[in-house]
Amino acid sequence: MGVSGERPLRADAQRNRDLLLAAAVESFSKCGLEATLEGIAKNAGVGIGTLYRHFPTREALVEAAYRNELAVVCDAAPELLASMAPAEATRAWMDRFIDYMTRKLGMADALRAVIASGADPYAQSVELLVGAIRPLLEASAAAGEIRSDVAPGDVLISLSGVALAAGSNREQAGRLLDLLMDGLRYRA
Amino acid sequence: MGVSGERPLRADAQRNRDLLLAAAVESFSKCGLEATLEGIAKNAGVGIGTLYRHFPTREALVEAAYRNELAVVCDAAPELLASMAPAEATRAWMDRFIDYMTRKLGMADALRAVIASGADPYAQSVELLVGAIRPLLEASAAAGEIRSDVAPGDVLISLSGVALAAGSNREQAGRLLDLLMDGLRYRA
DNA sequence: GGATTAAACGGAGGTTCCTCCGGTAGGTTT
DNA sequence: AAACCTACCGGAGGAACCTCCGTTTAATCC
Repeated sequence: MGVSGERPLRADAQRNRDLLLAAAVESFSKCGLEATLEGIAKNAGVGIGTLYRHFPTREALVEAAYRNELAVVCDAAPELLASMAPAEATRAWMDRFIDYMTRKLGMADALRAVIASGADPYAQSVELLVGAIRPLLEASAAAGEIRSDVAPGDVLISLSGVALAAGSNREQAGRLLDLLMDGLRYRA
Repeated sequence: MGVSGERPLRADAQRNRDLLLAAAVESFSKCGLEATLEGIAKNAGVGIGTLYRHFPTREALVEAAYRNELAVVCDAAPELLASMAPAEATRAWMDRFIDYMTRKLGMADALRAVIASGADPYAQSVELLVGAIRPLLEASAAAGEIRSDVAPGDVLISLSGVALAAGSNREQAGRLLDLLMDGLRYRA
């Protein structure tokens, strides 16, 4: 997952960055989100200062660590669209997203921070997600199943709100998603 | 603001509790939510251990500190209901709630924790809020303006989700509230 | 290939968090 | 009113956070 933007990182910086991400994924999946940053740095064999230089906040690290898996969720959108009615696909994708968010505890918190600070350079995930949501909404609107005046970004925020507010109560999250879909259907 | 439940606190415990709340309100409104707990304890003239015994988490302290103001928001519900159409009153109350949550930054975080852990003994605020929301929903449903199958608790969770997800972006929060109301109106 | 420079490294240290337990002071009973 | 006992108090201490800056090292230029 090399860096592509700007100027290439210095060799040692790139190496340490990769080591840190590997250690972070390892630690997060073993200890949950409360893995200590100092432990991650030690596992990666670098100093704590190096960790903070690459990932200024805990959220930035979590976001980067899970970006791969997030991409998987996003990739599911076109597949769902191809296999069922647009609004149905949209609802199904929301379920996947929430499942993902609740499984990766801590990701919800990370996303909130990331999404909240709009122009955050670390928020590549946001573009990824909006890119997945937009086609779902457009197809549903084109089919006349939902309205067309709701921005993908607002839907994303709503989804993160559902994930944050419902926590691990999956049933409640389901009801909130139904409510959200009904809001989208209103005056279609 | 004395304690009413269970067994009366011992005199010194009650005194310290009140001192802590006063110091907390003072600190939160001066320094924002990141006031240090140790500072609050010092201002109250008690040890940090005493603070943690009364309020095991930062959220519990924030929740207790703002419970009064929260009650004001809840009290507005009947007034709104008396002065406009039920659904309109509901929407207006949501605005007030969000205003409150965004003004008291940190309260949103607290509420999430409080709401999430349903049977939390510190969550008197939840009952307060549900008690404010239920009449709004019932009146709106009776008037045929919204559906009648949505639980007040789910609406409360949704509201906290909006507050959490939208952060200080008040315009976005407004759009999300509109979306929520439309979900409630769907198939009224 | 050696000198130069800008970038990255690493960890010491100051801060806050939260727990734990010996000491203490209300409340109660006789 | 004296003794008892339970609940409360307080702060020391260990863990984690995050910053700051002297040192090291990769890249570049002669």
